[in-house]
Amino acid sequence: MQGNGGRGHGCQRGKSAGDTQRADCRGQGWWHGKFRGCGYRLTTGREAILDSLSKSEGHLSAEDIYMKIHPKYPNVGLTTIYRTLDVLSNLGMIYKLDFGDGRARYELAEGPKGAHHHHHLVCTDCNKVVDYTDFIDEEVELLRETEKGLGVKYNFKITNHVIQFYGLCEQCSGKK
Amino acid sequence: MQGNGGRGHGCQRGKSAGDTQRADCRGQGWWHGKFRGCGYRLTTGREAILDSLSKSEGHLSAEDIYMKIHPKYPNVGLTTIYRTLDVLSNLGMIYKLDFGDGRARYELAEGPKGAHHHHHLVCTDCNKVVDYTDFIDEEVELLRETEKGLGVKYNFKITNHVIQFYGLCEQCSGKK
DNA sequence: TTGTTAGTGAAAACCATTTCCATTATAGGC
DNA sequence: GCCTATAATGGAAATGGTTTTCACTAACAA
Repeated sequence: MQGNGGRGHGCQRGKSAGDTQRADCRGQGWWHGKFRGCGYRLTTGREAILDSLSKSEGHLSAEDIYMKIHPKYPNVGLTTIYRTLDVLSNLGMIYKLDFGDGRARYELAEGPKGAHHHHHLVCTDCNKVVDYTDFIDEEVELLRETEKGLGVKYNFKITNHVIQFYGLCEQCSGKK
Repeated sequence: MQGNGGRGHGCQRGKSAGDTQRADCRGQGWWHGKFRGCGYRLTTGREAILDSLSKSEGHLSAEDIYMKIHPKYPNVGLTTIYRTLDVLSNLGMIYKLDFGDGRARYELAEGPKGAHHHHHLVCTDCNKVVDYTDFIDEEVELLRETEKGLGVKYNFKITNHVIQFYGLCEQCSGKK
């Protein structure tokens, strides 16, 4: 499977005996609470991955993450990265992005400092990605209305949307 | 590569001696002219593929097309289908779509009767796709403005966009 | 500290798509 | 209507991102 965006959120995870729902995070990382609250264990690998995502400009592929992590955590394998990214995506903590280059990319849904809503502008030649926030308010407004309208008309429970522009960046356009 | 949408259009094809640019189509099919005008040969396979696309509800994957075509044209291989879809997409005759299920899908850009602009609403559970035209005018208007604004600000030559909604359809939402 | 079981890594499997290459068939020129 | 250059083809093999398998390891509630 290679979906766009996170599909559904929340704790669909079986919780063990004591209900640890309340986020009584003990402060090791801002995500600790959310994680534990859903019955997931907090492991070295998971922390490393979350950490690398929060410390970079976003749009990392699984392999990018592997590369960033490997020197310090040589025994976190690619498999674990894929699995963790899937979990994080289901929890709504990261977004899974598809820029059409045949590999999924991921970005934090909201950093410690809170969300920073943006969409993407992708160069189809060199795959450069620009995060833009221009027109975002209008976009979000229209999306919200459309979402509502479509939801009612087609009986869909809409959870997600993608809006993306493709084209040639200055360099690639010049190359011709 | 697994891109979204057609990337760039037009005849980037070397033309043979006589410039057959003018679409002096002799009527075998509405696409004949466009095809030949760009220096491409019109083959059985290509016609079969175009035909199957124009005769179905859209959103066909390469394999779907293979299945539809195979009984009548058993010697058109999957490879040819992929290659043809790529050509058609470059010519702007079809759109390459990605609904996040790990395989590309294709639809005619405009039928013989002309374009029928729509966007897509995708069920993330059963992969059903609804073509909607509601709010299309507002969407297109906003997209045009954004496209212009972004193009200028970031020096991008924008050629394409994707706007898509994801969610659960009535049935899948009921399943819980 | 211990037991339960979620999580892990390496290797193999998967699978849509692409590449290779020898063969075939389209269409412009005659 | 035939000839010829070469675009197009198809089967098999390769590719490459992602997933599955399975035996082993470690997180954490008690």
